[in-house]
Amino acid sequence: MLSSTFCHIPQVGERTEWRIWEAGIWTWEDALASPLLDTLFSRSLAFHLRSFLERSLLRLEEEDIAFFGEHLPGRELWRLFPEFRHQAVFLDIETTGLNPPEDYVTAITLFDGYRIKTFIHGMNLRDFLEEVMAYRFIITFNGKCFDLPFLERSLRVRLPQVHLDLRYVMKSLGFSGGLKACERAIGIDRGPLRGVDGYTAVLLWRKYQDGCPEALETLLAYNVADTVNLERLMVFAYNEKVRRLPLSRPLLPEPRKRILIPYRVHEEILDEVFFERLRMLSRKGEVW
DNA sequence: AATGGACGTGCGGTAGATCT
DNA sequence: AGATCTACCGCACGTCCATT
Repeated sequence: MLSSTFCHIPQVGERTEWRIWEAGIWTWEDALASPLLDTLFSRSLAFHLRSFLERSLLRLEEEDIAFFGEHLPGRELWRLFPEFRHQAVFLDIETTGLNPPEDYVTAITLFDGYRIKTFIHGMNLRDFLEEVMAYRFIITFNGKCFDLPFLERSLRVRLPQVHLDLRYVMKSLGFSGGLKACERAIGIDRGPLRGVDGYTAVLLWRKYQDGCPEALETLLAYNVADTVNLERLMVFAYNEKVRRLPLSRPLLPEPRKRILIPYRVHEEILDEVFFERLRMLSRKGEVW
């Protein structure tokens, strides 16, 4: 898909890109070879397009994702996924609440399609920065508004990777209502983690701090599930985006591999947390 | 409840096309 | 060549929304 992309060229927006495609120019190679380009555009613009495409070919060969990250409009970053999948990592964090700096990161999961790595406050959280720097492409859900600003603020760094936020891709496809709603819409079942949300993760952390190690394991299982599911969401979003373009490009196969989650969900702990939450809610009700 | 980025809308500027 | 018209990129502003 990337080598059918033209909207990363300055002076080319959505309409111009569609005009190029509709003229039968589907790839960079087409554009470089086709005399059609000269009938569509002025001599100087055609020259500009060709020289930028020569550059693009070179940068793709060098696997320079930063180049495309800079030039692609944010809403089209999804096009990078197949070509840069090997440099991509899915990321999700859990915290003690929504407001840094009072709140802090409790757990982070990285998943690169093969390996899962978790980082836990008070244990190995410090290793996170070095690990994440091994990747040049970060994929999240709502990470633009939450995960990355939160991390950058608490670690006092700026993460230089190209960052794709699936929230807006899904929204553009007509799916909204959060990660769980998107998962349900595309048929992902969370099993024993059904009904668990970010606030549950906050309560699980508190319970862990009160001396319950099973609460931490359940929290990690939740964090990992969120992260691993991002890959299926990404593949779905990519394919759906490609389907809606006026040119036929190969789709990605659904990830079929079974991901072994190294943590167990302790359902009795979840029940306790749900029950406590219910009690808190009803107590609030009495006040009113 | 706070955060902060994306998106839609509308506007201005510019390049190219068309006409005389 | 000059005047006018058209297309559309890119920016600013206000609104929306998902995260723990």
